[in-house]
Amino acid sequence: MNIEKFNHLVIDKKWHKIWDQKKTFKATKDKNKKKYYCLEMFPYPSGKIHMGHVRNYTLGDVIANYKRLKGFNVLHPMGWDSFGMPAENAAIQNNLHPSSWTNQNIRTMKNQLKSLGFSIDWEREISTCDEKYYKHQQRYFIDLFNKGLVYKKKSLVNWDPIDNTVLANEQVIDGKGWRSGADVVQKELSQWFFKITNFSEDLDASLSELKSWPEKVKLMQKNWIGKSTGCEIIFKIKNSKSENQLKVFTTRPDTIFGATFIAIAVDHPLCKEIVKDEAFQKFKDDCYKTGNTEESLAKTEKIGYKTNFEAEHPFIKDKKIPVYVANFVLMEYGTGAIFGCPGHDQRDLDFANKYNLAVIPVILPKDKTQKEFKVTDEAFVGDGQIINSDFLNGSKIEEGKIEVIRRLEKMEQGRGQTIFRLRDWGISRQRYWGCPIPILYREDGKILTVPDSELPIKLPEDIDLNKPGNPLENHPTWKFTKCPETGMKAIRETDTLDTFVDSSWYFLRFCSHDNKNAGYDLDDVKYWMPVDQYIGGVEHAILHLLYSRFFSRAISLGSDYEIKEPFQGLFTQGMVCHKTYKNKKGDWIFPEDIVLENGKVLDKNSGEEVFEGPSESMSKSKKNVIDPETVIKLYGADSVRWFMLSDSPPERDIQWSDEGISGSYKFVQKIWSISETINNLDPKKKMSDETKNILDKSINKLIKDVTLAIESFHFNVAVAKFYEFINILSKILHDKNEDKIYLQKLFAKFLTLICPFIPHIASECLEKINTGSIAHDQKWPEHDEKLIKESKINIVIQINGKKRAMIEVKTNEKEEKIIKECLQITNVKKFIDDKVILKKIYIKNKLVNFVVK
RNA sequence: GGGCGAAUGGCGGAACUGGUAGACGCAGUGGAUUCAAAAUCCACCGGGAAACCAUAAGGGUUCGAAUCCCUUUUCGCCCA
Repeated sequence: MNIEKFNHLVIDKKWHKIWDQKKTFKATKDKNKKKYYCLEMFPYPSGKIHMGHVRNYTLGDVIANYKRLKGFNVLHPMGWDSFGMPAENAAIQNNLHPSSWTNQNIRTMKNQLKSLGFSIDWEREISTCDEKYYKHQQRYFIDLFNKGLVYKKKSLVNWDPIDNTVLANEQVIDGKGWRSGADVVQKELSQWFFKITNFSEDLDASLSELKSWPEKVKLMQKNWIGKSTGCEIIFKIKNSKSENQLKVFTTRPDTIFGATFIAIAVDHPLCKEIVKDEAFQKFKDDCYKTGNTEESLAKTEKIGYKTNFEAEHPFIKDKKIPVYVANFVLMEYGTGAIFGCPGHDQRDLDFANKYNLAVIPVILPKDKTQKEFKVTDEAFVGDGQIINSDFLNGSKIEEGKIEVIRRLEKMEQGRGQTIFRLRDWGISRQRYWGCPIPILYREDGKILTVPDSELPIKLPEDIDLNKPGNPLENHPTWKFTKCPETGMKAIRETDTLDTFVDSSWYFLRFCSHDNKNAGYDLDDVKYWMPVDQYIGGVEHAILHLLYSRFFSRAISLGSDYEIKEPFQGLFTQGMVCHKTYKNKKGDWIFPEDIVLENGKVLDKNSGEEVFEGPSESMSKSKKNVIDPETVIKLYGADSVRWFMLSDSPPERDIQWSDEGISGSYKFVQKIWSISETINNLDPKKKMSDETKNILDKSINKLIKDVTLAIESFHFNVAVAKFYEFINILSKILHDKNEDKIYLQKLFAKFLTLICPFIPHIASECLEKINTGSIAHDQKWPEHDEKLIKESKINIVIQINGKKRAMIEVKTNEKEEKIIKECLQITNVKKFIDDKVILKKIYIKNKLVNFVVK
């Protein structure tokens, strides 16, 4: 029998057309049906899709398809995060308007995504650079402004003094401007901020409710928000001219009696009194050299500068504490001042040892006596009992904290306080390709929001991006306008919004994509939200997710339906990696330019030898990329999808390899050939009940295993189970067992199960088996536990925990009978022999373990 | 510097709450088919002749540890 190959070039297209015509993936609100909102992070339209996209959307598509087959009303939309800097760069390089460049890319990428057969409702497609989208965003800005969640303040930006322009962090390379090469300086600009810190407490506390988020991501968010509970202590300062008090924040008020120094930040107001001091100036310069990020501080040596100031201990009369300026204290965090307790903080101890400051232990470890406990090089940070601390002696740490705060509050020398590391969100960007901020500066100095009737504030089309500076600022007419109320002259805000704002509510827009009156409709959102499963890269674990959690809260604040947590389930997938290649000169070489000759790796173009490097995440700069479009054309959408799901677990990185993709291709072809074989069987022939039992058991196990694997995101395990089933089925077919009707029914179940993974071939095969049947309209099969049960089972026999033999018995066989049988086995007898059996351990249907001596 | 996580054949990885380690795939070896090759099909595929030994290294808990605990090493991610 000669079976024609599965022709993906024809079949893939055929099904795309059918799905389009039948609107298979259209999502319609239907309150009688249970909804499921499956969303993958929408792409930036950079030109072409890359393997990362393919993996991301394939993972999401498995879930969306699976839930649809399970009977859910699935919303699986797609859109474009289409504002952003690359469009401006491309515009300069190619002399193409950002909007043309962007929309061209969207068209290309949409076609590429469609070629993979994703179950997306394209009718809901949105693009953030579309005024129909950003009009609502401008409204939300105004809404937040009216709610008092927007404000303006001076803030530092990266400034390129040659191009006279503001640079984004990624445009600063080794401290120099990416285009001009000039040394980048920090410049103060007045900019807009969202008061995300108003929500710090809620954003932190609500993390615990996100049951289906990876712990890792929640922890990252928690650390980013950085909640610390403690107290503020006011120290009275001697020898100071202007300031007579110093506010210190601590999370360990219980160690106040161990305080032997105070350290303040170099830019603390108190330092203004000593600026003339030359030694201090030198110290300050040293501090600036090391930088002031948390990371650089952690790495550099802790140094200090002793001032003449002295602080009074709040509880010990006449005790004076020296005040140092230290490089490890940051003005931005807390009050910019700390007290040092060297006994119970490693950093403080290092500092104290360096400057010969006293160490007073105030917490005694449980297993030590006061006499033997000493702190020399290692601070004690564990739990214990408070000592050397007057009224706190004998208390536990937590009791001590409460008591100190109580007394400080009574004395009006402090108060309990919670501080956060989270800063407000700076949203001003001095660029063209972003959402205009709907603000007017009237000539009388008043700042006001644009009235709703004038929205959207559109970007001007005629723009000169080659001129340095902010293009909107430079535009000859755009910013000049009039106050709609008074007719006074006014100037538009020329900053645009951070693109993170665009992506902070797009998941709401999908619910009401065509609503002209509002960004989203309450009724739609009540039905579809929250996103049941959100899938994307871990690189967005902090900012995008945190901003979205904030923005949903902020815009829905005070409405009938507050949206607190937009993403109920979150999954972060790993990256796609590939080997790297370099020639002698160190230039990167594309994998497609590599040939193997006489055991050597050569550059196909130059003939030079090429050296294989480690596998790394695919990136254009290292040229270790594989273009999805090429492999889709060559192997078909299903093979590419299958490869993305095979082998590696979704949360881990996956290695792209030629062998891997051709292996997937072979598997797809094998399904085709099995399907054709079954369809060509003689309908009159029947197979034995024994064979049927094997197949019934296999398919039921497959249903159970695949369902569980999908639910738990172990797609690679599901893939392995499919292989197992196909191996069994193909062996049975190979042995000439024939029963057309039975096998077709069985195989149809298999096709439904595999449809979420490789929908084109599943659809085609199912249609051929059962004319007119659409794979996506099937019901997810349920397994029959009775059919899975084995009648006989292997029991492992261990002696002292080591496997020594194995016997086959009936399932649920009686313990006594098994043990009796065990003792007959030679190898078991050999080990027990002259020894005494101390204990028999029997685990039902699993093992027997004899403990002997 | 701190936080979090990981380590299983030549490779990617399986192993439910501690209970037959290495499922499944890739690579490899042998064979069938073929003039030959590709494709396909069949068999083998951690080490060891075997007893047994093996889940980064060492220790512990347990009748029993890849799985739990401690120490060490290496790698990854985040703070960036």
